[in-house]
Amino acid sequence: MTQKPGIPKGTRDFLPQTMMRRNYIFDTIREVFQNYGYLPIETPAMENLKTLMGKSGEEGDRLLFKLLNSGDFLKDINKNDIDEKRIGKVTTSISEKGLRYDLTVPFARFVVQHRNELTFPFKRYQIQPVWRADRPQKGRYREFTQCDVDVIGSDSLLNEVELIRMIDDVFSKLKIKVVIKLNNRKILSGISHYIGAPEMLTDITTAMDKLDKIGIASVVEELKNRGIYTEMIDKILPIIELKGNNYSKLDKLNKVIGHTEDGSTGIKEMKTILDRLSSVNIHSEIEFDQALARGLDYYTGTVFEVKAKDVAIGSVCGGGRYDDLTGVFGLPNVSGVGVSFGADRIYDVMNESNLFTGQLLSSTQVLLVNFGDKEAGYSLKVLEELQKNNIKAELYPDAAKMKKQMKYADQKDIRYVILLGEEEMTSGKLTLKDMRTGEQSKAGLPDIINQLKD
RNA sequence: GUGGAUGUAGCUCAGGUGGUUAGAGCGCUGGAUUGUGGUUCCAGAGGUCGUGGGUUCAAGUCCCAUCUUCCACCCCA
Repeated sequence: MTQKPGIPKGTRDFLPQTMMRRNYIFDTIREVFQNYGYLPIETPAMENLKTLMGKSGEEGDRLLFKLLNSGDFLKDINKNDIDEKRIGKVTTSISEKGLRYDLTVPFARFVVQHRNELTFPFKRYQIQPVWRADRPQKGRYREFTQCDVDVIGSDSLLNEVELIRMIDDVFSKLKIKVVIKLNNRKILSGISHYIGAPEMLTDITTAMDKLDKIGIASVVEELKNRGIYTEMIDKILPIIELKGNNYSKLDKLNKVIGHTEDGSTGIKEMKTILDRLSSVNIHSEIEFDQALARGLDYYTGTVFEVKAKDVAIGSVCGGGRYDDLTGVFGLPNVSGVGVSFGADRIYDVMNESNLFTGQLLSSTQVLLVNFGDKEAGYSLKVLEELQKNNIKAELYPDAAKMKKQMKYADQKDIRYVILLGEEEMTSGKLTLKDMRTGEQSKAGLPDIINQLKD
């Protein structure tokens, strides 16, 4: 009885060609991170559920993958809890570990746990997979890789500016056109105070955020459904419909919510960031968007969201400032800010926009054809010499038909083939064939090495 | 988590109203060309029709369930 091969919903295998391209993305991002002085760390795929729960909002908790305890996991279970279907209680007694949902929460845990070994402000980057029990769609996977950069232990807005410059750098290098959207949670808080319903902050922002998608009438409808009074909605509407460039939007907004404490500091912070950005060279479009909310509960200041302009796929990068994520782990008053690049979506965008170019295909430069036992022995020495000179080379392992070996080189997109048969062994001159032009010539090994090095 | 579509060869897809041995293109294997790929010609292999039930003399086709992928919502990278 054989079984059909398969993998869990929302997960994927990556074939060599895809990996070459993914690695190109990772290399580009890593290079930028290091260029700005960030250092790598890694944390385990699984964390204690206590660490993960309650950090990213209710939605986040629902999307957590939980791991069944090892051994007799039914040991501590309460029968009544099962009978009465208290899912939460049963879950906590049979599962104490889960797969991480993002890299920010594990990072906060990491910082507190290693605070005495770190130098602050601590700048780190982390490129690892995360897991979410979401329903998969295009650009939405259950296992995907995030590339996080964060700086923790500094509340300077220069960090925000630096992150925006890095975002701009990464997407410029990858040739993806993006718009970088910015907002500040304090502005949103100011708005909710201004209309007199601070506790409705989340409801207001999620409704506002939909303006582009569903239009103004539906937003009003949604606000009503969420229990916001008509007179409040009348106050919000002008804010939602604010138009103009970044500064004029902020000025108009300041007239309305500038008297609130949060609103005023939020607007000041936003202006400072825009001022600083104007003195550096940024290629991407920067847009202050008063409706940008972002669901992650721990954000308290600036929030970022980056969208690809040519492909509709959700955000390719997002993040924000969190003032007290380390507090729950026992290290209060440490502010951090960071963003996360979604490698998988970046791949999808590049793929759809045909931004991957040929040189990413093959790694091997030259293939040695295997003519048989005697010749393979000689070829092995040639192979060693080529590799010693940093020429990526491989010897075909079997003395298969030459046609088959040539075809192998062709399909792996290997540029050169060396023919080394009896004739070449006696003369010491190897036959080098250029698969692209079809031309072939005879030369000694040192000459060939020189030619391949260029 | 809610609603809606989808699934036939490795890939992309044909297969009116149920009816014999389920097809094509590409790919794959072999040969024409015993030391030459990519082009051409010839031949061949490969499918429990996603899976499990049911209706029927008969199911790729109808019904139910389930899984996958995709779309919208939700949320987000």
